[in-house]
Amino acid sequence: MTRTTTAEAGTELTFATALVRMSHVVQYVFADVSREHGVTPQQAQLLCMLTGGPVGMTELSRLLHLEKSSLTGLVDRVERRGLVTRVSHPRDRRACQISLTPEGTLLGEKVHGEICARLDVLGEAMPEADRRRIATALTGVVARYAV
Amino acid sequence: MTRTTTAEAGTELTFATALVRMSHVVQYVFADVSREHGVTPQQAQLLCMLTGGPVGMTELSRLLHLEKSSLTGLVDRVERRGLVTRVSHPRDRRACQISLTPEGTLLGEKVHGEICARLDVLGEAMPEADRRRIATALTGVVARYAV
DNA sequence: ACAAATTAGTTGGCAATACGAACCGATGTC
DNA sequence: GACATCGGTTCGTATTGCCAACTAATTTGT
Repeated sequence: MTRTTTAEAGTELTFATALVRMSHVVQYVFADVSREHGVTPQQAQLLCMLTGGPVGMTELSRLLHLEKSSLTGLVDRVERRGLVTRVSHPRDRRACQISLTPEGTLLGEKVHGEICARLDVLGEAMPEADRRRIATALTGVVARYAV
Repeated sequence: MTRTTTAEAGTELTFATALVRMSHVVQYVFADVSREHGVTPQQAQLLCMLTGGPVGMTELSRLLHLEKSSLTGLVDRVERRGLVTRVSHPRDRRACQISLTPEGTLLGEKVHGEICARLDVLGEAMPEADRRRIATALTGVVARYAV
């Protein structure tokens, strides 16, 4: 039993509160892992987002919920570290695709793996079936948001 | 190969991935609500953290996972907006307690209520029992992190 | 075909966030 | 009373993120 943090922690949490707390934990894990690998959480997130293949700036800004101008800076910094490159689009001379360098690919995979591993550890206490149920339910919640 | 990217949301997610996605949703909700009330997410979080009564800087930095130096600036900005005040500790002349002003209390409650409301809406699709089960399970996960 | 509207991405200016190191005063402790 | 410790602040720096304005390329309308 954990009656850890501030006051009465063993208490049952509201649905919303549980989500918020959970979100914090995820953020902390993300921050920890990123830092250990010498990048910021945002940069790590960008790398993870590119593991499926090159993506254009506009699409990326949609995926990351960022203004395009914010994204330009983020990509600049990550490119400066040699983790991604801007590849000019063959058919549209305005556009560019952000692509992982070998180094970026490696780092992205490492970070992604590490984050998943640590989150999975947190779920290890509960039986596989419960974990599955949570995943399913949360998937539904997420889908409901992404209207 | 990831078949995740753009559209098809019906896919089943990993436990870890579901947590990460969920975390993003929470962040977006937090950002939206905060912005609508004219504060940043960090400032809103600070207000929420104080609803239980005044808290000292060191304790706050622990609760928010922030360096004390970062916290000084955050409190400065929120104090400048008249939402909190630094109350000097009666028995320790070094310390100060951060306390909500009436205005800050009001805003904190509003933001907190709004955020919970929107998150609850996302859970409305599933039956009450499921929601409860998720809350319980996540509470466990969170507790497991807060070693 | 060519002007007008749209799209892709960048630039510049600004406020906020966050860290680390160095620092001051007050509060212990020996 | 000297010394370590604790509570906060200050300073310098990098990053994040928004908005408005901009350039260049593409598409649309006629």
